[in-house]
Amino acid sequence: MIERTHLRIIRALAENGSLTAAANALFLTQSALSHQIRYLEQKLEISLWQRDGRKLRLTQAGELMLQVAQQVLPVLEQTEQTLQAYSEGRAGILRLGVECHPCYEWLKKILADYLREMPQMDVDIVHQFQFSGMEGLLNHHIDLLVTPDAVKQLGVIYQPMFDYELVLLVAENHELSKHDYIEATALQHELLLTFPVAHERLDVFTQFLMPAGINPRAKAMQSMDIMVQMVALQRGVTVLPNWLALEFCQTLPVKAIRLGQDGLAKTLFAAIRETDQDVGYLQKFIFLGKQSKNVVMV
Amino acid sequence: MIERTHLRIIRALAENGSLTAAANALFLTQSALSHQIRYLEQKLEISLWQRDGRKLRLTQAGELMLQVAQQVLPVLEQTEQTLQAYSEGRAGILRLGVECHPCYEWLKKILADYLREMPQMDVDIVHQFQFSGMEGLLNHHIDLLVTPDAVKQLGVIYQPMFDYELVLLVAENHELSKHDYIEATALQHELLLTFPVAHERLDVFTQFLMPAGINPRAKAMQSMDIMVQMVALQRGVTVLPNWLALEFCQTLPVKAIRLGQDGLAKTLFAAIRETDQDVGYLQKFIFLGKQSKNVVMV
DNA sequence: TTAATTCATGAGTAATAATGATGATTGTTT
DNA sequence: AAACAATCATCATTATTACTCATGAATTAA
Repeated sequence: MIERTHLRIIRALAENGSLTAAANALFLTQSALSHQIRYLEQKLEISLWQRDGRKLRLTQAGELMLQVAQQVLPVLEQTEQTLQAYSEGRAGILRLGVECHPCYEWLKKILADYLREMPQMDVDIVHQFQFSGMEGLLNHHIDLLVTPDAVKQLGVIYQPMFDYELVLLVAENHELSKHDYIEATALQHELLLTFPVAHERLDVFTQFLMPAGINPRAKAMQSMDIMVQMVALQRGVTVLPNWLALEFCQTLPVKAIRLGQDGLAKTLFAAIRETDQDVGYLQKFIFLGKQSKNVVMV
Repeated sequence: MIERTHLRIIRALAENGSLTAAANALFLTQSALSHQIRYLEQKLEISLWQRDGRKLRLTQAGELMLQVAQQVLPVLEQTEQTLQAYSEGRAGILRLGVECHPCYEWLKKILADYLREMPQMDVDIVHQFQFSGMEGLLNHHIDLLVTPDAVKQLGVIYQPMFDYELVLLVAENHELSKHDYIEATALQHELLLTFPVAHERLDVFTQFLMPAGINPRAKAMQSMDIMVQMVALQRGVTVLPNWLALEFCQTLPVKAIRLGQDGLAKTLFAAIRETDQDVGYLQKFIFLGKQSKNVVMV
C-alpha cells in the first residue's frame, strides 16, 4: 500500500515546496508524482494534499505521512549504506573461534592490526563450544575457526596461516638447558605444567610423549604467566609455541629447547565454510594471518 | 532500492521458515520472492540469504534487513490503519477556534459529547489569533471557527448551529427586574460589566446601545463568574446569552431581561474552509452543534 | 532408488509506473 | 485588464517492473 516512493514524494514535496520542484529533485516528472499520490489516495480513500492557490498543502493525513517518511526513510537510507559497506567487506561482525591457548595468544597479536585496517568491523571471539570449534563453524555460531588441526570436513576449507614450533621451556639453570634439543625420555621425571585441557588435545602428549611411551607428572594451570614464573623458579617445565617462549626468554631466566631432533612443527589454519569463501572480511583476516610471521616474531 | 516488498519477503521468510511458505503467506509464488530478492542482491552487490540444505539461511546482511523490516513494517502498517481511521472520519485533530466568550462557553458544553462519539479524535482549542479567527482559518491554524458573525469570505462556508438571545442580567431586587424587556435608555446610568474585549466586538454596544446613542459606564472583567457575583450584589449589570443567564438565575438572586421588545437574537455559526466541506470529523462536529439546543438548554 | 520438497532461473505475460501533451487555475507583470 | 508564467491534474501512450508458469538442480525422506 504505502510504498517507499510515496514517502519519498511527500518528503520531497515538503522539502521543495512544489510538486514540480520535488519532481526535479527526484529526477521524475511532475506527472509521475501526481499519479503516484493519486493512486495511493484512492487506495487509502483519503486525500494527502490539497491545492492551495497554485501550491499544494499537506492535509492532516499528509502531515502524518510526512512524519512517517521522516522516520522511515533515513532508516532505509542508512541500511543501504551499511549494506554497501558489508558488500565491500568493510563492515560486519567477524565471529572468530579459537580452541587452543596458543591460538588465542596468536589471535591477540593479529587482532589489533585487523581492527586497524577494518575500522567498521566488529569482532567477537568465542572460546567455548558445546562440542567443538568445527561444530560452531557449521552451526554458524562462528564464521572462522583458528585451529592447528586441519581435519577434513565437508563444506569446510582450511587456509594455512602461520608455521611455528612447540618448544620446551625450562629454567636457565635447569640441567636440561644445556641441550640443543631433548628426547621424550628426558621428561620422564619432570613436572609438566600444562593448560587445563585434556591431554589428548595437547600436542606434547599426542605427538611427543605418548609415541615414546613416556607419561610424566602433569599439573594444569589457569594462567600462562604464572606457569612461566613457576618454570623460572624450577618448579616445573612447560611447552609453548616458540614465539611465545622467545618472549619470555628475554625477560625471565628461562630457556627454550627443541622437542626432538627435528622439532615439533605446527601450523595454524583458518577454517571457514566453503560458502563463505569470497566474503571480504574473512579474506582480509586470512590475508593478515598469513603475514603474521612479521607481527608475531619480534 | 530497498522497497517494502523486500522487507516483507525477508520478514515472511524469517516467520515461515521457507520461501515457499513465505510465498503462500504473501499470496505470491515462490518464484516471485526469489526474483525480487535476487534483484535487490544484484543492486546492493551482497547476498541476503544462502542455501543451507534445502532451506535458506539469512546472511549477516540478511539479518540486518530483517531487523530493519521489524522496525519499519509495523510503522507502515500502523500508519495505514491510522489513515484508514482518518478516512472514515474517526481520527485526527480537530482544531477549533473561538473568538467570543459565549462561543467558548457553548463549546465547552458541546465538546464532551463530541469526544464521546469520536474516541480517536483529539481536540485543540485556539482562543488567541494574530489578527482574527478568520485569518486563523484561512492560514490553516484552525479547521473550524465558532463565531456569531457570518461575514462573507471567499473560500469559507458557514453553517448555522445554535440560536440564542442576548439578555440583560440584573439583581433580583434591581429596579429593572420588574420589566419584561428594557430599552437602551434604561441602561444610561448603569454600570455595565463586560468581557475584556473592544466594545466594537460586543453586540450589546453595536446592536443595542450605540444605535440608540447610549453609552453607559463599562467595566471589563476577567471572570464571568465574578461578573455575575457582582451583578447579584447590585454592583452592576451584564449581558449574557440566555442559556447562560438561565443557569445563573437558578443559583443566584439574579434575573434575565430581554433587550428591546423583540430581543437581541444571535446565531452561532461554524465556519470551515470550502475545501474541507466533506471532512468527516468536521461534519460530525457541525451535526452535533446543530443538535446543541438539547444539550445547552437544560 | 524413488519420490517429494525446496529453491533458482528463463521466458512470457500482466500490471504498474513514467512520460509527454494538454487544459485548468492561479498569481504576477505589463 | 490583459497577457504571461507557474503550477497541478488528467489522458493516452510507452517503458519498465513484477509476477507466473514451466523446468531444472539440489537435498532429504521413504
